[in-house]
Amino acid sequence: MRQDLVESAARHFAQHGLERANINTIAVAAGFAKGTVYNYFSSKEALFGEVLAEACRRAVQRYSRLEHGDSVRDRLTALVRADVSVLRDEEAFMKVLLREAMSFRRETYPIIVANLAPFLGLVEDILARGVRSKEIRADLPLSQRALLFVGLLALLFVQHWGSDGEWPTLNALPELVVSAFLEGAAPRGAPRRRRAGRVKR
Amino acid sequence: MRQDLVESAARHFAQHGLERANINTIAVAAGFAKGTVYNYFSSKEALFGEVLAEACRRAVQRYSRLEHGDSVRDRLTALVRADVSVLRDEEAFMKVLLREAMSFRRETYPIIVANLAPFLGLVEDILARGVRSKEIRADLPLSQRALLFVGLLALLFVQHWGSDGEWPTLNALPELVVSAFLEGAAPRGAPRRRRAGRVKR
Amino acid sequence: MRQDLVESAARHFAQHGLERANINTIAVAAGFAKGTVYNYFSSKEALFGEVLAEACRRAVQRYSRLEHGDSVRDRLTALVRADVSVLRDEEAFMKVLLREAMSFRRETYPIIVANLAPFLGLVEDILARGVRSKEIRADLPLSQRALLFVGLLALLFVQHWGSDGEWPTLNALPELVVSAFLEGAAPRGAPRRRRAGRVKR
Amino acid sequence: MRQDLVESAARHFAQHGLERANINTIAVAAGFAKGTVYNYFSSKEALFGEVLAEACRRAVQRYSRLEHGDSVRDRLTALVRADVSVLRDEEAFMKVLLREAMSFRRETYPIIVANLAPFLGLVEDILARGVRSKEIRADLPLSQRALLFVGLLALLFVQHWGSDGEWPTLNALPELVVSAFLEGAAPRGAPRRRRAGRVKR
DNA sequence: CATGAATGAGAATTCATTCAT
DNA sequence: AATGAATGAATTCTCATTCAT
Repeated sequence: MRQDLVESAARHFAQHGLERANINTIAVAAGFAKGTVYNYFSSKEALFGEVLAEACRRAVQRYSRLEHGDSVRDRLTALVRADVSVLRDEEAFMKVLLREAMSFRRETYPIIVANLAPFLGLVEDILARGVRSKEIRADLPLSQRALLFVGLLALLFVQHWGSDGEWPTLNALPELVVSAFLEGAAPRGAPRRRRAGRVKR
Repeated sequence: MRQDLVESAARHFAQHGLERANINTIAVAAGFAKGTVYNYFSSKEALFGEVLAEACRRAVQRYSRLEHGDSVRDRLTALVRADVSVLRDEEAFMKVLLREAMSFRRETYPIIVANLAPFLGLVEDILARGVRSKEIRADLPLSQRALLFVGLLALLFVQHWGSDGEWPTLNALPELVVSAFLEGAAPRGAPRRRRAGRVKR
Repeated sequence: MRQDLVESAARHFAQHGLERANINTIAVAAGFAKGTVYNYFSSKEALFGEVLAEACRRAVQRYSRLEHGDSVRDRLTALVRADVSVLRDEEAFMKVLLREAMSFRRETYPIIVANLAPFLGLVEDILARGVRSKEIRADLPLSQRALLFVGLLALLFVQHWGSDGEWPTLNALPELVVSAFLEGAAPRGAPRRRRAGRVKR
Repeated sequence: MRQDLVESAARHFAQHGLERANINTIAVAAGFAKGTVYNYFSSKEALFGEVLAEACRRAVQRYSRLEHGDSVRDRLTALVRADVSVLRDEEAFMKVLLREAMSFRRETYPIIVANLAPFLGLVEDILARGVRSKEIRADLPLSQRALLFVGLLALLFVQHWGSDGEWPTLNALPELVVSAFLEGAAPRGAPRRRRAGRVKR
């Protein structure tokens, strides 16, 4: 029951967002009447929070089953693959989560940060190992590098939806994210120019 | 008058988003009564569209004044610096623009794409030059590379706001974006692992 | 509930017409809050349509119980008496119906025509019988004669209201309508002038 | 100027009615700006009243030019023909007038009655002459007979508009009205049944 | 537990009217 | 006289939330 409502809400929120969402529709789609929602959740916002929390839970849970490869590249790729698989199974939840994460609302941002902390921690661990094995540069705090990685991942998910799956495809996504994150756009071995530094207004 | 309304609307939309925004508040903040808004804009959505269009206009316009450096790195950095300067001056407009761009709503996505096309084109041009000068790898279509760059930029702006300006700071942003985009996280000269390739389905 | 709202709406529409009517007033008069109206009717216009339909229903239904006399005059008189009795019981509904019928608005005219078709059919039947028994002249299509009769009836109802019941009184109405319709103003046996006929164009 | 506004208002009111009418549209159609209307009329209702008064004036004025025939039938027919010709020339004004007359609103009914009194008086005069010449029965006060005539006329105008000019046509209208008014539906010389008088319920 | 009728705060929108220019 | 920008009262409609059954 409760679970059905959360699932239904996720689908609906993914499609319409928090403001436009309609409690009655969510309830009916779950096979209940409007009033029933309020037996389980104190308000629309509370229900949304629940969906968000569940989304985080499902996202994080998948990573515990991760088989570890050797290199940082392998680990990160595995991580994204896991993420993509969550995405396939829980598209509604993930859409809600990403949209909300990207909007940085005061009401929900802390929830998201708190819930995604384990995931970010996982990325940080991998990167830390990478620093030790010289696979990752140490010129940026790991927490920031991790944010960059997760942000890039989120960005490409959003772009995937925004382009109706045209680019990037889910299959190409893991390689793409990891490559963009690790190697960037410059060719290997290209000379690194130091900036001149004259910052003009 | 009209301009005052658009400015006020930008500030308000930046804070509350389209749905939560209140026409009366916008009008009063601009020193008018709510009815006046409808002398200039046919609806709340139309006003939002106007704000969006204006945001795009202001963003793009700043790049035309850009003095070009030599290398791709210099050019991209200059671009981001220009962007940051727009951001400082037009924070409200840019927030509206970025939030909306990141939410990929059917109603406004085409507007944004159309209006940002010149900017994306600019990035593509710079990257194309980079490919010729071997500063940029050619393993991805330029339009996609350009999207990656712009997305990364947007991502860091959003993160800047989301962290209340803590990280990244606007000053650090240009170097950060360009570095992350060009070089990624791996050290120069690191060996590139080929993927195993059996990604199925 | 629904019925109470329709009754209240009828009274209100009868007094103020569709445009001037106020949903809140209707709801409160029925003992509800304005929101409740929208649980039953999708809009003010829909509610008006419902009142109209109900008015037609009540008007037509009364005629089915009619005992038939012999002559056309008796039948028509019985018909009008039935009509008058509906009018007494359902004054509000009938006012709405008649006012709307007389204003011929594109939005509601078809509804009215459709709903009153049975009544007009009834009149046509009586007239057809009258033509066979030589009580009715055949110089006009029956559908048009029927319209004349119904129109005359409506006209006198409206005049009744317009004069605050002064003339015609409801008691006098049946005789008056039937007499005006059947015999007109000229004395029996008056010579009928043929028209000159050169009405051109 | 003032006259242009009244004409424009007539056209607009005829199409949309008092409530739905829009002052701005009326003004612009007359070649003025919104505000100008208020230099001439104190309110929308006042403008409507002016249109109504003008309609009455135009309707009545035409009858003064009437050439008189001999019989009541001829006179009435001439009257209706005059009316039809007003109608052709001043359709907008007449529509406003009739619609309003048929709705019996407290605000405007007295105006209409007062303004149409001369016309009704004219009809009464003709009928009085008819009573003397035995062309008209005397079983009804002349004022009421006159109302019946005018009502019938109005009714058929409305039906003309309501049926999009299909029936009755304006050409057929004079004969039709006069015939229906004078002779009714029964054949000449038909026996007149006395009513039994048992008015039931 | 589930229901769904009732609620009423809240928001967008309209437009007659005013009035400074 | 003419204008049209500004106004704000008024109205419709939405929908989260309550609560008696």
